[in-house]
Amino acid sequence: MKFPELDSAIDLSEMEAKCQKQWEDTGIYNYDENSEKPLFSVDTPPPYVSAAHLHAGHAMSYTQAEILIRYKRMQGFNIFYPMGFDDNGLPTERYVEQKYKINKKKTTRSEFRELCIKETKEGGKTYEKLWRSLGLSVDWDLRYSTIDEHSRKTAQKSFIDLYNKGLLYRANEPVLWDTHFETALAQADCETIARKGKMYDIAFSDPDSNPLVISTTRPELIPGCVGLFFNPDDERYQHLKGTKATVPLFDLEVPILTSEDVDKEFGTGLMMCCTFGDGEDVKKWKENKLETRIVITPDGKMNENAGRFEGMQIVEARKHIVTDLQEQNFITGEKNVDQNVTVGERSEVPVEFVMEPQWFINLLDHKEAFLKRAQELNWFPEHMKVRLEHWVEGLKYDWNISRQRFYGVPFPLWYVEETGEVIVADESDLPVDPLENTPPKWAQEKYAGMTIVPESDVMETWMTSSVTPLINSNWAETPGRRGGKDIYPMSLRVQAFEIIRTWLFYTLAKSHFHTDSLPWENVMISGWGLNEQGKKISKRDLEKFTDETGYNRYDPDSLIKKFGADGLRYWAANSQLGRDLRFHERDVKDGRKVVVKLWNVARLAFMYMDEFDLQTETVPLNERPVEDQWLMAEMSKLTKRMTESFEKYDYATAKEALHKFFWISYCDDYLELVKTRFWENTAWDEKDTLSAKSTLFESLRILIGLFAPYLPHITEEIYNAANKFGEEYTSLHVTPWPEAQETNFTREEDMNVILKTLYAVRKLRTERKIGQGARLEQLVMQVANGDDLKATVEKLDVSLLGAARAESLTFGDGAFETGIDGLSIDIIPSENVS
RNA sequence: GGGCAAUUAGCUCAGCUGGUUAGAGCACUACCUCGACAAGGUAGGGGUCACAAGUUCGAAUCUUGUAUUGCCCA
Repeated sequence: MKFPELDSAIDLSEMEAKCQKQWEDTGIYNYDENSEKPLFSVDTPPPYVSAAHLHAGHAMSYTQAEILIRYKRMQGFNIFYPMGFDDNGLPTERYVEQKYKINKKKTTRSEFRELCIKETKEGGKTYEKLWRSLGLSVDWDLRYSTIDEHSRKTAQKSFIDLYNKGLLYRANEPVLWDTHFETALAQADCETIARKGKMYDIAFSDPDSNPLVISTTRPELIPGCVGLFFNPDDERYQHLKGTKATVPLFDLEVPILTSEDVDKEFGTGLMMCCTFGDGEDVKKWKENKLETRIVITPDGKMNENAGRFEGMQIVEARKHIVTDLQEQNFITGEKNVDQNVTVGERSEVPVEFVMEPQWFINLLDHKEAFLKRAQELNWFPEHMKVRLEHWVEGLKYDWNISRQRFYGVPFPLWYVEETGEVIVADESDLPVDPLENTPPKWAQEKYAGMTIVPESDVMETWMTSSVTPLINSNWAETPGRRGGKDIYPMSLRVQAFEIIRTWLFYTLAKSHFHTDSLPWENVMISGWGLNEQGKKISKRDLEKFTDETGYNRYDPDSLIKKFGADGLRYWAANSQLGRDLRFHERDVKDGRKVVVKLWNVARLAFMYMDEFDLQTETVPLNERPVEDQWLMAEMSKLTKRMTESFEKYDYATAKEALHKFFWISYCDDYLELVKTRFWENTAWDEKDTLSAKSTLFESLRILIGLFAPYLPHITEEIYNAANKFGEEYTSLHVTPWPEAQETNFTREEDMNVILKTLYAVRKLRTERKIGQGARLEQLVMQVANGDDLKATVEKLDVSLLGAARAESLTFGDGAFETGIDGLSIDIIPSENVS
């Protein structure tokens, strides 16, 4: 086999593009339905495509998962690796509204939806291009988008299945509401933020006109007050039980009741209940069947129940009400407080409660089952499990899936106006849009003459995202899709930790309901990419730091152009599973350094191997010099360690071990030691040279195999340049993962003498300003400790001469300690060098 | 206020089933263009492992407490 001479300069962009084209042309990443291999299927996050917002943090987490997938592919698994795009829901709508300066109230639903679809198609292209250039081994044939026909069908089938199983209900209940986007929210769509607020003490009055002071941060809700509460154990207020209080300014009479939930220590121990200030109000309202006096409209204004404050924005009304209360001396105190406010995740506006008929999925009755599912799932890292457990334990509301938006998957529903009956679409008709499609025939016949009204709300986006494993496994049985029931439950879910309460939880719940199983066997949770200040890299970083040439250090495209995809991937593997990683551009540079080094290692190896006949010239391992046997033993140990780490999804520890071996043991030690075997006039003989060729051949082949998951491009390039090492595979990436050989290497002591001598010689060279490459006249060894060591040195003389690059080895006085007990050395340079 | 995680060199991170002198890269210093590699090599300086107590022959590692940071939930 003839090895070519490699160029010292390598154009990484060109090389990477070439590899990507090769992978595409040969289809090595395609899922094979007819394969006999065991299956490994992956459910990765479909990113929002509503705006190009992918940054180094995304590149990091997707790469971490993909490194693992490459490992699994080499382990002989038939890989099912689709890519989805989420082009559904609020972010898209908001983006389109802003981009086209559209008021959704002044456009039609279908026009608006067209724009959304147009934008998401554009975004999808950009993303696909990026993922390809990063070298993600996705089967692009399996792509899906959350608004495509198959996904809509799956989401609607999910709805119908839940409906048929009695897990859905429609209720006119107070729901979490975003007054900015004018839509209902689920608990998971909310966030709490800390802010400074004012707490007011406001005097109500009891039947005898004595003041009853309550404390509240929301005086504007007073017109919506429907009751006062005190703790049943509170001695101070026992006499008020069952009487009525008068609300200031509005002269309303409200009942005074008790509740265990009232904290006696808080304020005066009296609390008002309004419809609705928060979840607690909702609870008391329900339990005590209180009146309903809504004061806030869906767009965040006061309504007619607020009297002269009608039409004011909430914050404005608060000011005016406070002023009025003050003027009439109803305010007995006020203080600044730190408050935690629940806001819409996207609007950042405090959530209100609004009563509209909405569809709910019953979650609260299934908490125990969800917790059990959480236990059944294998978590990597393990400690992420408690995040889900705590979320499930803290659930307060059923899952409201109705959204009053334009763009999303429609409910497959119509209502009979006269009777209130619900008409559910036939499964065979899915996907349907009730605004455009007619109800099933049977319904038209049954309700002939009555008014049939379509449901105009859409389902919230998680309703679709939560069935990605079912989309992938074609649960809805869409004809022509690849991937079927056999890939379900999927092998692995990959995602970041902040969507455990949403994507992970909802998917778990859906699979529990639909298939009475887990959606996947394992879940791998990644951390965030942080900017230099330690904050999550944001869209703002992406916008703010772009220079005049269009370069932005957080932008994956920019980074790939500057450092190569392999360089960026190598950086991504820096962070341990589940941990955040602080981004510094200079660290990405490190990745490129490894790529270049690997290339140069190949150059060196090719040069020395030159012509090598694998069949006739390979020297059996046990007949090779100790260095070669040591190297192969070390490689086996490394392979074993890496395999063990990968089996725990620990790509980072595997990389650490590989990196250390490569740089120190392989390059600094072995390659330096082996060089002299290819030089003229050394003590090595021809068999030693063939041993070196054999070892270079075997070790380089293993090395690029071990690097392949991290650096798919450069390793493929070397594999191809080496004529695939005589193998018959289409690509390095479909070759088997290197297998750790059982070695019986016992000459660690001998090898230690060689290495310690090498290190000592280097130090002496530096100390005496002798170039590391310069030939030495003599290597002088002083053995102070017995005959055994001397015998070892004599036995290893050829190796030691090679290590020192010296002409001869003598025993004499050497003052420089090697670190081996009793062995010290000196070096004598050639005359023409010193 | 509760939960989870983190705190190791100037910076980014390893090491954590307790065991030589705590490692790597970047940055810094000196030397080297030598027959893979200057997008480099060799050598070197730099650490009270957040703090305190405890367990132990021995603690970065185990226990408890404190402080700080991040995330989640009240």
